[in-house]
Formats: sequence, C-alpha cells, structure tokens
Amino acid sequence: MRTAQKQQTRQRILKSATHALRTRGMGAPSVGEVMGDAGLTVGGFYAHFDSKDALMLEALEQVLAERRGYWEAHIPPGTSEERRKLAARGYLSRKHRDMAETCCPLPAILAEIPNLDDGFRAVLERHLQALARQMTGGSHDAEERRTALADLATMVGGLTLARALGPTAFSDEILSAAKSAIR
Amino acid sequence: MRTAQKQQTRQRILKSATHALRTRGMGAPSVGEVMGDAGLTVGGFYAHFDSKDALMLEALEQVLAERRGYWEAHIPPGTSEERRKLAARGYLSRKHRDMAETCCPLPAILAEIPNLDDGFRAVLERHLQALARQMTGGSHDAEERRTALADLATMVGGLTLARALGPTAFSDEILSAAKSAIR
DNA sequence: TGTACATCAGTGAACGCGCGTTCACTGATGTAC
DNA sequence: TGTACATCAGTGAACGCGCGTTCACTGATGTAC
Repeated sequence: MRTAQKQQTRQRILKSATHALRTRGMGAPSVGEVMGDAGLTVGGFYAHFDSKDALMLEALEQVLAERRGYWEAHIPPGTSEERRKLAARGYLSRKHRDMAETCCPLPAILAEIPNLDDGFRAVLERHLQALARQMTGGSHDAEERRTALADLATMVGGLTLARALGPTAFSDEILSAAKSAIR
Repeated sequence: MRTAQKQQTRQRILKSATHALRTRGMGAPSVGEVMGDAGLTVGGFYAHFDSKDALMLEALEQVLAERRGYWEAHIPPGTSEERRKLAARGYLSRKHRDMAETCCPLPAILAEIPNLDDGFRAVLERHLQALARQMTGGSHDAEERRTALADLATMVGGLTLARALGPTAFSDEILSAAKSAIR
C-alpha cells in the first residue's frame, strides 16, 4: 500500500523534529536540517506538512504526550508523595541533564511559547493540566495539587538552570538542592 | 566632548538590547530592531560593537548585574528566610509575570545558553554564583545554601511556566503553588 | 570674529547567506489489457 | 506473462525575504589661523 509507506516517512520526519525540539526548541531547527536527519531532502517536506509551524505544533503535541507516557510507565504505583519523589530523582539527575534522546522538552521550549502562535500555548496548557492530574494520581485534594505544581516548578527550574550551566560542579549542586526541596 | 556623546549612544543601544533580551532572549532580536528602538539605523552599529554576539554578551552581563542590584536594593535586611520569602513573593507575582521592563531575564535566556558560545555560559555562571551568595547573605552554612539554590530553581521554574501560559487562572495557580514552596 | 579645513558619529544602500516555501521533474511502483 | 500507461513520493534547483555585516558617503561639530 502506497499510503502506508508515506505515513511511515511522515512519522520519520516527526521523529526527527521531536529529537531536534527536545534540546533546541522549535525555532532553531530548520526544515532542511529536520528533513536531512530523516534521510530526505527539503523539497519533499510540503507533501507531508503545510508549514514548519504545522510540523512543530504536531512535534510538540507528540513529544509532550510521549513524555507523559514515559512518566506513567516508569513511576510505579505508590503514595503520590513517593511517586513525586521518585520522579524528581530521575528528572533532576545528571543523566537526565546530559541526555538528549528522551529528555523532557520543557526547558527547551517554554521560553519560546510567549512569542509563538496561540496554538502552541494551547497544546502546552492541555498537557500541563494533564500532567498535574497524573502527578496527583487524580486526587482532588487542593493541598496535593498545590504540592504537585510546586514540585513541577522546582523540577523544571532546576533542570533548566542545570542544562544552561552544563556538566559542572555548580550545576550538580543545583540539581541536588532542587531534589532536596521535593516534598 | 565627542566621545562622551558616543558613549551615551552606546549605552542607548545597550539599553535597547537589554530590553529586547528580557522577553525575547538573545537570538530573536535583530540588530536592525535593536538599533531602531534606540532611534538609530543599522549601519552605525559596528562603530559601537564588534558583532551581534559581542552586543548580546555585554547586554547579558548588564542585565544580570542590574537584576542583582535590584534584588539587593529592594529586599530589606532580615533573616535570610524572611528575605527569600519576600523576594519570592515579588518574583512569583502576576505583576512580575506580565511585566517586561525590569523583569528577570533568566526565563527568556536559559534555554539558549547551551547552544551559544562558552562566553555566555561563563557570564551566567558567575552571576548565578554571586546571586546564590546574595541569597544566603554571605553565610557559609551548607543547609542555607541548599535552600537558596532550591528556592532559585522553584522561582525560575514557576515564572518560566507561568510566562509560557500567559495570564490565565492555571498560570496564577502555578505562581501561587510555587510561592507556597519557598521555605 | 570669521573662514577653511579635519574629524567622525551616524546614514542608507549593498553584499552574501540561510531560511521557508514552490515547482517542474524523476523514477519506482501499481494497474489495465 | 508481457507491455503500456497512470500515479505519486521524493528530488533538487529556484524564489523572495530577512538576517548580520560592510562601506562609501553626509553633515554637524571642533580646531587652526
């Protein structure tokens, strides 16, 4: 079937885009570069997506969904406190700071959102809301929710600072300090 | 004196650059735009700076120094806990989230640093180290320092998330949750 | 005080380049007879 | 089974544009006599 092959190519382009997006955000990677990493040439791009923005919107959607799936799959059941602490230990690790493949995209993309089309903000809000629900295990307790959102802020801030500094002792110290603040 | 006038123009260009940098980072603002906002045309730029990178490096240095000065000037003496809580209240306020003029540049610039010349990372590290010292009031207590760095992560993460979401109820909720986590 | 000249901060047009996007074309694959 | 044709995913060159940077020029200001 012809269309199945094409869908597969489309997925390859999307994967290349999500890979670039995780560390370089949505503006910096060029269409040519994304296509090149997918083993294709620029010209074919518009047979799969309407525009670079359309690609990046879909890539953002996909990478955020993936990331929540990862969280759900790797954090075993337990009290929501246990789960948050376990998640933070991985999130604020040197390994996660230095990794590119499956890392959290939030540090790379958050700063760009205010300067992009509203669609990007909408995708982000939807996934952050869903993530907050995941972190509280669906609980409606206000205190639980407040703690989950605060932990999210600490994790994102800690990782963003640590990534900016690179693999240094000070960077390690920030990761470790942020970890100790997860309640 | 001719050179005094020129120095003044140079400062005007720098101010225009720091203004753009606070919300749009270092890559997005163009030389032409920065010069235009300073009431000048592009051509004159290279009489003041060697390159766009040189301008942005100096702008980053200036804006981080300014911000630390602001912190020092606006947070009255007290225990370091009181000072941190007071700083966080302002930092994680809706006003600061929606403001552009004198806001903290960290949410806008951190994600760009890993993809820029090492000079930018060096400037950042130096100012973050100095900021940490300011927050602990010069204390060498390990626990104090850990708390200060954790609070920094929570503040930066909370503001970055809230900025990305814009002025919404969810965004307000994140600010408020992050504030409650400052110890 | 007035005139001629030197200086130089800032102008504006031009450059080469990489970008997102378009489009005529290719060549492998599927279909009709 | 073999041949002729249609389809269409992907190619590669070209486009217009905005970017960082360069440079010949301008015109206001300071200096010399």
